[in-house]
Amino acid sequence: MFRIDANSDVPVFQQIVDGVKSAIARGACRPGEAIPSVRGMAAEVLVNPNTVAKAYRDLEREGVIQTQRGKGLFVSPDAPELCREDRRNTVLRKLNALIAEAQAAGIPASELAKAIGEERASDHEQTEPE
Amino acid sequence: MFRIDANSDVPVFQQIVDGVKSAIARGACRPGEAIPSVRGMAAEVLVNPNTVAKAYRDLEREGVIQTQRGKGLFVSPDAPELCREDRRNTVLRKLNALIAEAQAAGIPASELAKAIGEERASDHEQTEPE
DNA sequence: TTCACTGTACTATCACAGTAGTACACAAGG
DNA sequence: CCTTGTGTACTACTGTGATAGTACAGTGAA
Repeated sequence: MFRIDANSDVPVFQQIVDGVKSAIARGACRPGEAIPSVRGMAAEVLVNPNTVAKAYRDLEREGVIQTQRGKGLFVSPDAPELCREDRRNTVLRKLNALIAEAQAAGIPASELAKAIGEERASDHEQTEPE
Repeated sequence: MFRIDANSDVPVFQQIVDGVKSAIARGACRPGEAIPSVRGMAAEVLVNPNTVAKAYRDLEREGVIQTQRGKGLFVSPDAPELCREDRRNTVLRKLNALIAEAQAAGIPASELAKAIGEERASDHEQTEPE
């Protein structure tokens, strides 16, 4: 479903939350589908089941998944919309922070835009003519 | 020189390091100039002197400042170049991570570029003819 | 010298996040 | 009933960040 970076400064449980949200946002997981169990996911990404449980607890609190004790966890009906909105807000918020950081260091926003253009042109095959 | 955000998830000592680097990168502090003393900076940003000392220790290890026991701390001759390079790398690294995160969520890079354009056009008066 | 400033070093304490281990509670099937 | 799977709750350990206090060492001026 996604990869965990143990060297990242982002907590593992947060990476799981973001990974599930992204999977739902891009349509890889559909409403009603079951997601891996706490222990299954823990074995898959090689972390403690409690860490996964914490991530799932967050996801349920946000209404992304619904848990059924003894049965499993399922993607809630309105999860796709929730996740698309959430991912978009998160990315834009980080982008604004990055623009401010660049400005404080005297780096013009135009350089950021240029860097994005180069990213898209090089390794990735985004192929969006626009 | 800069502001400390106590609510940020970025450690205070790291904010001090980044703040000093940014100030040097954008030319607000020039080589040979003294930067606020450990106790002076601590009083200015309302943190413990030990926290400032830790930040300054990092800055000296990176060669950004030079300390003279009993006299104070001074911006090293090659600090501007170091800091410009450092800030640029930091921002670009974060930008690449953000592009990857957006892609995982199904958000095209073109939307990021568009958001930057809107940022520049709206509140900020960048006024850099380029 | 004395004093006031500077940076440095060290220990101790506290709070918090992250993780791990263990045990318990519910559901389904043999 | 028992077993196996599920999610949940609880405690404990660890590392990091921040603070506080104290003490020491170098510089420069009165």
